[in-house]
Amino acid sequence: MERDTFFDKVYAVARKIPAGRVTSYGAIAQYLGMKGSSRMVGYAMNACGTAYPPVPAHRVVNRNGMLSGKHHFPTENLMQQMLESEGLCVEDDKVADFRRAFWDPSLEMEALEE
DNA sequence: GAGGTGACTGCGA
DNA sequence: CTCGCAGCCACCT
Repeated sequence: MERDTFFDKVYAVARKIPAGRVTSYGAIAQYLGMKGSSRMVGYAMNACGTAYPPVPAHRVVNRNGMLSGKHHFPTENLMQQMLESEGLCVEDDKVADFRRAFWDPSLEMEALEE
């Protein structure tokens, strides 16, 4: 159910992440104006299973591009599997070319024009 | 009403 | 260079 909670805001942004791209918790937090509270983004992702439609949490990684949340998936290899399915390269539990595949919400949102 | 938690980040040594 | 600590704020019990 859509609540006006911070969670849904994170979900909204996470769902906007295009396939083959990844973003960081801090990027979403910053987009929401909570750069200092990147934890909340991760915390929101923790409840992604309670949100509907489901959120592509596998596209959200930490600042280093490491699959920090892979441990929270049904299966640890699932997150990597998903990213690879998106056309990304994952090595050592982190996104290769993360810098290239990085997707900044505040940046792309601006490109989408308001 | 109050306390605890948490899938992060940045800075200091 | 790597390791450790403190801050942050909303949701849940």
